[in-house]
Amino acid sequence: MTKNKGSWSLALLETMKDPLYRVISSEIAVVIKDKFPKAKYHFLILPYEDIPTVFHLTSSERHLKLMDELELLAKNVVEVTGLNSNIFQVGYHSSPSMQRLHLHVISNDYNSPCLKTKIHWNSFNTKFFWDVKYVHKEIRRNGKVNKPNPDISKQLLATELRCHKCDFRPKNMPELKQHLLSHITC
DNA sequence: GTTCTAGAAC
DNA sequence: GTTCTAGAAC
Repeated sequence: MTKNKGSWSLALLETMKDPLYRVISSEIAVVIKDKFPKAKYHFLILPYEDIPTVFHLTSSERHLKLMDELELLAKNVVEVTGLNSNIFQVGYHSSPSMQRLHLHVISNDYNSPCLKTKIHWNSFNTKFFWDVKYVHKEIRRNGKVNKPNPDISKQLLATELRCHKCDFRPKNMPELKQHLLSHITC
């Protein structure tokens, strides 16, 4: 039986070619705006090379160079915003839905109409989200990063909602979104 | 990944 | 009655 994740899982391959979403690029990777941003700033960094997921990265010379480049582009796009780098989270989803390796660069306001579900929240605010430094270090050390157990990923995405900046426990997403506004500084 | 929507939760 | 979540989508 062949896997069929559906054509939607290929959508990034089109978006990364669309000038409307492009922010900056280099010879080997491109930074785009996420089509459904989960915060005020939400970028994706994708290599042109057809690397489907983070689990396809190896400690080859080519991939080590690519990983450095992805981190450099993350730094560069943060500079483009003019904001302090410490408000950004940079990392990979441990169980990605979309094809083509993509590194998330997201601001920690999480103030966006596209942030709607518990899964959205937990995918950035639990161990489902893997910091780029951890992932690249693991690949350099181990030659690859291992896929997590699907049941554990599922549990992480079902984690009880909790504010990432204080110990507030919202009872639902609307309450969380309202609460997040209280952490925004102008 | 999103959209849609049934029915649970309130 | 309305809000909210969560599962199907061929």
